[in-house]
Amino acid sequence: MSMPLEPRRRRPGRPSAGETPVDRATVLECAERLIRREGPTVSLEAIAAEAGVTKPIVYHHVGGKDAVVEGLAWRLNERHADAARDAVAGRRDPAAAIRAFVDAYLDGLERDRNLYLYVTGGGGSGGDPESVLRFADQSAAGLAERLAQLRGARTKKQRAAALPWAYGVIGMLHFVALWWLRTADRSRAELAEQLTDLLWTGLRGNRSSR
Amino acid sequence: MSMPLEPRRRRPGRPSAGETPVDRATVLECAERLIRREGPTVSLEAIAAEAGVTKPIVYHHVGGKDAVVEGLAWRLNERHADAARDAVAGRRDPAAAIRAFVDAYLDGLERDRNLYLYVTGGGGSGGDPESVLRFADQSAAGLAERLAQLRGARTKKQRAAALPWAYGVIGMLHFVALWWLRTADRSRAELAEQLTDLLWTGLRGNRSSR
DNA sequence: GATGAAATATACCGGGGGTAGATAAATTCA
DNA sequence: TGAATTTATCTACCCCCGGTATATTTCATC
Repeated sequence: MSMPLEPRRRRPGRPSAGETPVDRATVLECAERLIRREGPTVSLEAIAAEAGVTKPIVYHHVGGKDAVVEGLAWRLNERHADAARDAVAGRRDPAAAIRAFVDAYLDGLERDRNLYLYVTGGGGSGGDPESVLRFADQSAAGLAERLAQLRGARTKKQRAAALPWAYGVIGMLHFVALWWLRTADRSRAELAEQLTDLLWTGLRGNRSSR
Repeated sequence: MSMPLEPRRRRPGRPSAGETPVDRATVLECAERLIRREGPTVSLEAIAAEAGVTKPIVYHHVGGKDAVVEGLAWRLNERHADAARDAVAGRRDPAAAIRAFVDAYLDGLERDRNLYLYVTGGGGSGGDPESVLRFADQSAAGLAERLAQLRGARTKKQRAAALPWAYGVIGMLHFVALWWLRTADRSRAELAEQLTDLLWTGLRGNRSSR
């Protein structure tokens, strides 16, 4: 959680000795700050302005809107993955671990709401359904790994299921998240409990057989 | 599955006695046909042209891009819901019912691929994350009902979980669908099997307790 | 100082959704 | 019969956004 960098300079020309020119990190930092403040529908031009710079610079350093979305998604995923890891760490009971994971997810969602919407929405426009999927890609492989070991997958057949499961879990959390952000009809703890129940016991619930 | 109506007329002026003017259903029919043929990124203008008409007409009869998406989503959902109901009908074993449901979903996805992408992607642009959620809204309530009875939810607390579960299931299927459309690395039957496993037994799998 | 390199700005293009205002045909009525 | 009205549509435009070609400014070097 670094202090957002102030825009450095708006003046063309080669930078003098002490100056640091605008770079990719600066642009993304400013983009994030603006999205937090203004919401998920900000334009590339607005992001550029926030960085004290114009559009082609954003294009030059980061590489177009998709790249901005992907860059921010990456940072966001890193943070959330860290938080999730910390939350889950050391829990022996798998159900408790899942619950902690879900809770960490919802916590991150509340903290980074606008950013999350920007990143999953492909930046408010231009969205193939591909953009949200690219967001999922960044965490799917890692999650699949965890799921496989949680489930104790040994056979090749079992392990092959892990990847679609990971996308499934991500999609489930994502949709519930969007719905919850809109309705806000229950507490985070309640929702986490309900999701954990579904994730852990499935639709079968606590029935014994089959 | 009606025969797509041919474009009626491109001429302004009040229609003569026998003529039927362009209406909402015609526009949506042509939109669907075009999307099937050209893919999910078609523009409103292209849709209008397919209907032998211009943009303001689409706006007049249907009401803007969001309304087109919503209208098509509605039709698609109806068809898929019917198919799912038929597939599930009469199955006693809940796991088999879920499997049939998942399989019907994947079948519909393959049949209506472009349309599905258009509708869930908010039409290739302009998308809040809200648009995909509005698509989910159309089936969430009904699905929640089924899930509640499948799980045998009695208490108020249990029933309160049904709605987020429904969104969760929809989101799970949706994400897996997008991923599967892209990778296409396994058969539909395999994927249905894997998804059914996750949905029915959850991450717990077949462990006995907790 | 001239030259070149680095960093950025200006100004434009194309496309998409949305909309105001003009237009054309058929019915209705003096 | 011919004007007014109603109905259905088209033409032309606006604005915003992402993307890009080109000009410009500043510093370092020779």
